[in-house]
Amino acid sequence: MTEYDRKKLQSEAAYALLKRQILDNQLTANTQMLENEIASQLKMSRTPVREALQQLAREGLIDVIPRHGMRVKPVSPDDMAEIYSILTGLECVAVETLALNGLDSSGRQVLEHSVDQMDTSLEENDLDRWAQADQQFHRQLVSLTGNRRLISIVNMLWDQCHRARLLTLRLRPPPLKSNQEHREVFDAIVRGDAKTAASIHREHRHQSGEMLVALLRELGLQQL
Amino acid sequence: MTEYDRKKLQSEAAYALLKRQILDNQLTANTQMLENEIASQLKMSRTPVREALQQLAREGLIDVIPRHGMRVKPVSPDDMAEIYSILTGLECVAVETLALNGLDSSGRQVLEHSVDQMDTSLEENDLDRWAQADQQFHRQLVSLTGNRRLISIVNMLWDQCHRARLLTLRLRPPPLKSNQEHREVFDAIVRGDAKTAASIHREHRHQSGEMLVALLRELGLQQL
DNA sequence: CTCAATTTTAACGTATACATTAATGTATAC
DNA sequence: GTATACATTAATGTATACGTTAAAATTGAG
Repeated sequence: MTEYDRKKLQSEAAYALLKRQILDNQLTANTQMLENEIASQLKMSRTPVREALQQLAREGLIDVIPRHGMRVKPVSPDDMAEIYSILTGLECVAVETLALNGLDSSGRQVLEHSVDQMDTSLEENDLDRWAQADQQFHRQLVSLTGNRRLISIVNMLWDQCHRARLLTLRLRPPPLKSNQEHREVFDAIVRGDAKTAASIHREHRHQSGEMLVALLRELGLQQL
Repeated sequence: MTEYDRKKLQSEAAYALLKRQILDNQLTANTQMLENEIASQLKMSRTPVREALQQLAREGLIDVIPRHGMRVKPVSPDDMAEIYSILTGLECVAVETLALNGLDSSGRQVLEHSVDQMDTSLEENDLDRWAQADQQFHRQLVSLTGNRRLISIVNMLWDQCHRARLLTLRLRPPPLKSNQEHREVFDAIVRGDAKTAASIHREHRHQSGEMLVALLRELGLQQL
């Protein structure tokens, strides 16, 4: 009962549905829709639709353009560079915090499980499962800090680049080094070596960020 | 004309006014107001007021509590710890970026001007001016990166802790070391020494964050 | 036919109306 | 006096109505 009861508010239903469609790429980049279209599709009035759109706009998933409704924001290589730069900084904060404060055994377990899963997924060539484990590892790093603002910001940024990550998953070289580095970060956290943990993680994130942005640019993918 | 013309929208007027009142502490922590009260005070209908409230809630300045309207969020020492932790990470990203990409002469000028102003303000014992210059320096560090997501997140966090900063300004020890460190960071950026710049800045932020949080706790200021 | 001026259309921002429901107040039983 | 059931109030969430105005369509001049 720590949360308010999630009533089935129309505005939240609209928000959840639109967000899912955007993340799943059913509403692709640059798709435009008018408030009225959305409202009649969802069988509700414009009022809750507008609330949902404003929320999505604040989260950077759409633009609201007067007279043209909403437009799904494309993600450019520059955007990816912005996002990765911030995520690098924030995840390093998380890594440092965890190393300094220490991990309880349950935290250690969930993290280690993710790292293990990344290894086995890679051995089995299951890229989807690897991506899931990778995302889980990164999200857990942040969640375990308990810093709610940090969690919320990081989630927002992950959502913003979700489509791009999905696309590049099979275009990038196999993430062999990634796994190795994740385990090193994990080990450093466990033994409380904040400096090393952060520095490995920073380098890891920096590298993979650069690689992804370069990849997108090479492929000429200006809009995802 | 690079921006959309800011029309005089009621919702934006409500947003701007409420935000200013919250930051200026005219609407103090835990103040509650109903949508109707706000609407009639601002001589508009509930619709634009609701939009403004949602925006403010999203920025972490208020909570929207069903049946009780909005409530101005207090800032606790724990909140300050969260915020400083994130700001440290993000400003270090900015510092690193600037050092790596290099500063143009105009960027160098504005930063140096802020640092100079902090020195003279401190010599003249003008704490308000010092605070302004300090804030300017930190904001410029971030602005100069051109990373719009970074800028927006940092601005949000600064707003969240604005009242607490104002309060502690005269309670904290004189920021002598602060000035020294800011100049060192500036110098390191100018000579392109990203590692040093970031490391000094990280340490600087970490220290002053710890100091502020401890100060608030000592004074028993759970709610600002 | 091309382009500018004018009319028409329709999307938006806001106001208002209304149904829902949580919170409050009242009455009654014990 | 206390507690439970019921009635009342009122704040919200949503629908709808409406004026404004940007964009589209039409007209007319060259």
